[in-house]
Amino acid sequence: MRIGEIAALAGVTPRAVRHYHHLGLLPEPERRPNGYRAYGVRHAVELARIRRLTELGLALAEIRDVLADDEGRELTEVLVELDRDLARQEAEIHSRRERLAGLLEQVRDGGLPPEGPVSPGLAELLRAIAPSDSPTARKDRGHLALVDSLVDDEQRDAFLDALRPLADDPELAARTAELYAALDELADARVDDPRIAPLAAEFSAAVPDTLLRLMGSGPPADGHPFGQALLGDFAPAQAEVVRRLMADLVRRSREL
Amino acid sequence: MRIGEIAALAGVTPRAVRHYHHLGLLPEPERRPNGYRAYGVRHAVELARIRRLTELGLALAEIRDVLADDEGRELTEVLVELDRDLARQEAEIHSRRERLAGLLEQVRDGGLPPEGPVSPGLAELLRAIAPSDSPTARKDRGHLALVDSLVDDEQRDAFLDALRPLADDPELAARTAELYAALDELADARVDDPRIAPLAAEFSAAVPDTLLRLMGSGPPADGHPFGQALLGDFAPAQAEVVRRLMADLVRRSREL
DNA sequence: CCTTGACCTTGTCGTAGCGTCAAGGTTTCT
DNA sequence: AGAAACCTTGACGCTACGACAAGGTCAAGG
Repeated sequence: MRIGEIAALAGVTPRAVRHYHHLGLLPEPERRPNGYRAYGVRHAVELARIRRLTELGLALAEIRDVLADDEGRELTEVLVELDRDLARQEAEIHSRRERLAGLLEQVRDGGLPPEGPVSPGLAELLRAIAPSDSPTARKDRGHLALVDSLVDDEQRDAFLDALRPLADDPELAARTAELYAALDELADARVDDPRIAPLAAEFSAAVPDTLLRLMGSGPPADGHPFGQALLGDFAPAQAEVVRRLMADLVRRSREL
Repeated sequence: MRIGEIAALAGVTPRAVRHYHHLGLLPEPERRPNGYRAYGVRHAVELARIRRLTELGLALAEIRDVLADDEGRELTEVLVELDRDLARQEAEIHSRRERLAGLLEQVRDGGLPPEGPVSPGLAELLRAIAPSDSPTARKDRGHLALVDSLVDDEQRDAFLDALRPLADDPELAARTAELYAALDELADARVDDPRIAPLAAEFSAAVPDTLLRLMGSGPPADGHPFGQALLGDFAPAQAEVVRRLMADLVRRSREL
């Protein structure tokens, strides 16, 4: 048989057969005078066996080991390990699908937030803040999504619990929107603008103790690279508010 | 922030961040005078978003499209398609695991046949033939495994049903073993050996009509590449038996 | 006899998502 | 001043082949 024939017989492509030769999975057969590979039934039997193993999901290198190791115990061991691996993959895919289902539910509940896929609790929270079209609010929604995607489930729940009043209390949400708007207005202000100090104080007052307690290694300080970057993300006067806010949060968290 | 810092913050490696730059997923930030990339919080927010999407299982190219297409509907569509894809993968893995479970059961039932993973029915059949350590029997077990791995489930069941008597009737299995042994003895015989004709007839008689009916395009003839290869797999006198057997099977199948 | 079409040959590049060197420059700490 | 821990670009490696390219072979038909 020529390569196309044996490949069709075994249900693979000629390219795959050559690949198996290359990897040493299948011995190279004799050649005809014209250079064509001349396969016998033995090769077909071996090829079919290789295909059965690949269909189970074994990697070609593993198949090579199994075939070489003149088996018995080896194959069983590989199969057990393969099953563990497949079980893990299946579980992983399943959990991804569950998260996907949750996201698609969010879509029906009012559309995905533009921040992309986030936990259901945060989606709710973002919707509460979303009406505010302020640049600062948009920025802060990004920050919330960042935190959301960073922490583990337990921390996330605590985090969302701490912020739940924002989602549940329309009045509080409105207050927050006002704070964002006030910060917006500082976009072009100078760093000695008198509105800075009181706004920082109000922002700090809006951060509950529960949230402070969550920040394990303390709130971002402006010595930290992240704190620096955060300041760099704002206009000067706004950055001054943020700096004072951060300093106050650090102070408060030390007093806890 | 430097690349290592933002990477650690988002839970990825610096290499991955550079990779996202390369693909255009994440914009390249400004550089510090020394050439280091200088990241802001905006980048961290975007990076976290990318990571959330990759964790859902989206391909990076899809993520790029979603991010570029300034979204809304696009993302939802991609997620739906992704879910279909994941469902398919999950089903595939699941079916593989079921086959694996069947194989591991075979292992407990008496070990895997050296022919590798085969359908449960064939494993039983192979065990019935296995006691015969004859080279011909070994070869034929390979042929059986080849057929087993080739046909679809329906054909396979019919095939195994046709051969079930071999597995169930010890006397018949013993008869078959004798036939194999007789063929073994022709390994060094000449092509005019008088044992050839009767042996071919006996082999033909051992093939039930039910099996013949299964061979859609007729039993292998020696004009066919596979038939040729099959003959080449045997010693001359043995090949002569096989040739006569094939011819007789063709004749019988035409008479059906 | 020549062509056409369906085969075959070797060799190389591409895929996805980075990991892992290599070879060098920067910053920081001791 | 030297070591440790960063950073830079560039290039190869991994899986299991698919998809070329550029050519040789063979059987059938005009």
